[in-house]
Amino acid sequence: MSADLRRRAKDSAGVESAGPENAGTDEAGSKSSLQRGLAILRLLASSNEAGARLTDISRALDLTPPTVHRLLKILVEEGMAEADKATKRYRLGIDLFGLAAQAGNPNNLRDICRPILLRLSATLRDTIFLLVRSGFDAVCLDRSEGPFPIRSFTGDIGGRVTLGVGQGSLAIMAFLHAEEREEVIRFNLPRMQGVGIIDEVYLRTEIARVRDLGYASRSTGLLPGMSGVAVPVLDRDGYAVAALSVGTISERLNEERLPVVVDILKRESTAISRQLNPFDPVLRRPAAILGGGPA
Amino acid sequence: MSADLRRRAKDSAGVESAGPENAGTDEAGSKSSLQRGLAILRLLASSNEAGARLTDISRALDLTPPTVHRLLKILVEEGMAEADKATKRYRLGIDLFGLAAQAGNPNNLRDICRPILLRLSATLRDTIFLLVRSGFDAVCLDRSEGPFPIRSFTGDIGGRVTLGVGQGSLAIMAFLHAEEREEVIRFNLPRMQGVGIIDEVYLRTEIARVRDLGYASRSTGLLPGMSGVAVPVLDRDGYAVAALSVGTISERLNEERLPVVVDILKRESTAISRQLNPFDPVLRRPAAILGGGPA
DNA sequence: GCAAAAGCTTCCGATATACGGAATAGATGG
DNA sequence: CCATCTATTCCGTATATCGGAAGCTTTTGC
Repeated sequence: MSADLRRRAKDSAGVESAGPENAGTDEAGSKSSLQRGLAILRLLASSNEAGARLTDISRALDLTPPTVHRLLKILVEEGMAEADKATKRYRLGIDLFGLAAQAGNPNNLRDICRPILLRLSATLRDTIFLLVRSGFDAVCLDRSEGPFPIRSFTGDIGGRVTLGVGQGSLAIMAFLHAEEREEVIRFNLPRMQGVGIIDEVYLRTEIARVRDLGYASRSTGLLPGMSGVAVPVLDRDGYAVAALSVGTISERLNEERLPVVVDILKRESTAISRQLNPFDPVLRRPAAILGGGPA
Repeated sequence: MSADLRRRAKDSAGVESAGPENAGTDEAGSKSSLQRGLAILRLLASSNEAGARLTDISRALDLTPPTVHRLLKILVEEGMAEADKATKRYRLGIDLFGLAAQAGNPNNLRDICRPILLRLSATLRDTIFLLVRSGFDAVCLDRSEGPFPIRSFTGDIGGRVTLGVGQGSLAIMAFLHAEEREEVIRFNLPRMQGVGIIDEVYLRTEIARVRDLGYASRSTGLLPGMSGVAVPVLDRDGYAVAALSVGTISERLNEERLPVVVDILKRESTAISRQLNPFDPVLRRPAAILGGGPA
């Protein structure tokens, strides 16, 4: 901890006045040029498809045009941004795409799961999500649309959900290390206001239930009529590295069908775990098997 | 080690600065911290799944450990990198993933094409690639594996191929603006040494042929026994914005099956074009239709 | 068609910011 | 336990960054 924050002796009555509180997305304290450059990338990501102009960026991030110009030039040279000379607009560069193909992808989880997502969405006819934990959120690493014309709140690839909200999140949370789980609960409870789970007791009950059953399934409570089922993907120690989640309308997860779906999900989850850890070099056994006996 | 500090004494010649000679191309001398930060990200992307340690990065990029440490700290704070505290290794951060979901994705091409790739790979049982142009390369924007256990040289998502090498590339190249195509040919011919097309005449013949037929199909020449078929995805003016490509073994693209595959690809390509430009506000007609008459 | 405005780019001096050597703390391994 | 390698902190130096001002280009307005 320690106050490594350097004192800003500069505040001598300057008063920042006219403080147009930076409402919205940008964080004020960007100092280094690296941070500024990344801020530009984020801005480009959140700007619409046409891209952003230099002065747009300049205004949004509170940087002078020359600075933005120089940073953009670097970003373009490095392939992280693209300049459309015709419209004078900047977009994210395709090299980022190459980078991200590797990002957040331990064990090539995404590649491994891709065919499985395909298979699942075809079999179950619903949309399948692959979620991984990222800090106090779950991130959608991949998605495979099923024939059913529905959309889950879990949203787009790259999207984030507060850990604990939604079935996929719960499945991950239920299979974290105990201490980590406590940390997440502590941090996330305030963030869950009005999105389903409100009180701690209920959350803990849910988690225990999910742990017990090996899957999470409830009406999401977010979209009336929508439900989800999710199972964790476990590492060899039995802790969650990801979750497979199905989002669909509640009718399609009735008493009759639910166990079937859960069964299929568990089987696929186990298959993924096996691929993640083909063989445990120490224990000389394959990865933990979800609901598959003592092991 | 550390024969790298030789540049220190340069100042003896007086200031003389103000001469940023390196205009145009960038080479060894990464100067700005933004560039260094991005270099770290690229290094992390290319390092193996376990991640890279601080000193690895330091050595690889010829930066001092304190510098790398500081940059990594920023990258981690910004979510672009992740530190595995246990192993002291750094990996790409998952936020990059969120960024890239938007990157190089005009009109959400990727999202639009996703279900189509799925359908195609299921129907044709081969692997389908979605390629877009990026400078003088084609980049694999998405991929959908078919049941057949084959891999095309086009490789992974985010991977690059020289424009003109491979069927997908050719399909794009054949439907570029004429001047752009000339530029690409001029630039790429030297890069094609030993990867299939060697001489210009042959390349131009191929391009003309592809333009004429509306699809590209040849044995790749890169992997014996492998072939590919590709069709361009056209914008409303009839120029290529992408290509749909099938990679498979040559036996599966015989005289009998090829026309069927081409037909299916063209149909899907047209469907994509329609979605890209639902309706031309000026011409009052849908996007150009591949091989679909005078439009 | 011209004038005005807005946007983009270049230049350059001031200085804030990033760098790297040295020292410390921590990890690894014999 | 000491030796070695790695990660982290500190701090003086000077380098690379910033932003004002001005030139230049494109767009807007009339």
